[in-house]
Amino acid sequence: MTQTSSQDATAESLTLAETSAPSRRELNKAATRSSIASAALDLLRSNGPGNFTVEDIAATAGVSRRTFFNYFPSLEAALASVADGFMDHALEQFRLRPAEESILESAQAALMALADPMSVAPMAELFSLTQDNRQLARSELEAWEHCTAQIIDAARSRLGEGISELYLHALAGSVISCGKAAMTVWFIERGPDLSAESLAVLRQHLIDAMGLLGAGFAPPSNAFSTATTASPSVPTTKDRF
Amino acid sequence: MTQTSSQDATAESLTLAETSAPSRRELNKAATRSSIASAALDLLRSNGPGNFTVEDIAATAGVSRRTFFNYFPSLEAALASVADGFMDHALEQFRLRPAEESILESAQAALMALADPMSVAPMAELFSLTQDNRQLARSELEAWEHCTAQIIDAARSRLGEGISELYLHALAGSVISCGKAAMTVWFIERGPDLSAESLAVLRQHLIDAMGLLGAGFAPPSNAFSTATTASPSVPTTKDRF
DNA sequence: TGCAAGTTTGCACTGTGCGCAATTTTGAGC
DNA sequence: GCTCAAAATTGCGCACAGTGCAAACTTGCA
Repeated sequence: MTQTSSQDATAESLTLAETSAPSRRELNKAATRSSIASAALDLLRSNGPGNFTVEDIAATAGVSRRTFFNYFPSLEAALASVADGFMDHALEQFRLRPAEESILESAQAALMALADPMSVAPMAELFSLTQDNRQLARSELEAWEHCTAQIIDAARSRLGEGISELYLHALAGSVISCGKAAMTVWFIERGPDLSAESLAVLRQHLIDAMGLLGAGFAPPSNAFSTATTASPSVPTTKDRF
Repeated sequence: MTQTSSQDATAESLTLAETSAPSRRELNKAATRSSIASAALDLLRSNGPGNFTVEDIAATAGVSRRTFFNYFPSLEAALASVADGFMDHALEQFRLRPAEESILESAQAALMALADPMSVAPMAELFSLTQDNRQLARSELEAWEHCTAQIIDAARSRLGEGISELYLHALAGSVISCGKAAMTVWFIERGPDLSAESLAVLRQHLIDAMGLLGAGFAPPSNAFSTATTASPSVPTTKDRF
């Protein structure tokens, strides 16, 4: 969330410095960072949540405890970097969508672009492993929140500065909530099943959730349909923007 | 959020809440609990976030450090109990709404019922004091999340068991997001201003946010009456200014 | 090659969270 | 009133989180 070093294309540095400045030092740092993160994920897998310490992670990654804290402010942050990767990927997809498309459609497309095993697997794994742990679940919430903030920025620049902040916040928050809902329900239904069939379900949930949002959650009666066919795209009430 | 057995610290609502077991012991526990929570809030006020310890809270509340941990699992949890009180209050209002009303209307009404100084003041204060603190912000997120779960339950029992889980999760999440957005924007605009005029702004934001949600976030600059006949909910008064 | 800047590490210290057992308080029955 | 068991509080110890600091080490550039 905070310490995702890679995508901080904020104020001062140019975008091209980002793309073509893989100095030796930077590469080493990135490697260390990712080795710490994957060590944390390994331990989460093998030991389960709450059953390993920062010292364990550091040892597994081959660095000192102190170095761990140079990279991540907490154990949870190291794991959250996995979720951050997923979210950043989604944001990237979102920003690539054509500007004339509606926010909801862009969000739908961006989320669906991630419904492949390569992208969703680590996220789903985190999801399953953090279900019953307070600290870890909090980090996950923070990652979603961070993503919401990014969407607000992206939507603001797309819709123009004159747009109401309330509109931006409410829209971005709702989009993220629906994405989260789709993943949550998918996980409840399928568990950590990453088969193509299961991912199709996730994909459909994402479509449906955005559809519900675009329709203002209007007819609860419609929501009974598990009809996976009846959601071609974000509904019609808003395709004028 | 977890341990909200007797959610209200302030004096008045004990009468109707504690009908079942007002034993002496329970009352004492509740008193201790609330004295710890308010000690925490006092210290947050006077010292600022991150500048006091559990030991300080315990001392202020007149109990031992260990006793603090008997009541709250962490410093943040003690502060979060304030937010929990607010949320629980909102949930209570929500459940009191007539069953035939739409979820959005009920949510709007419930949130608006809390837009009075008595209810919103502690929440707003927390909001302002936790803005720049990781741990505390996380607790706040968790409180919202907990409230979402409650809404899901309430909505499920209102709409019937047959309703799709995706619908429930997406709806509840979006409602909470919009409430959160309204408060966030309000706070950005007005800071911790609790005047009647300021609260009217908050109230209007809550109305507007639910209106946007009910209208599927139709293009903002559009007057847009009657998106669909199926969405009679929440009068779309977003053209008020 | 040498040096300045950047990175890793050990050390020390404060604080968290919780298990455990001793101690005190409480409330109900006698 | 008194007694006693249940419940609450407390002190203590322990493992672990996080952070400042300075010493050691590595990297890149002149």
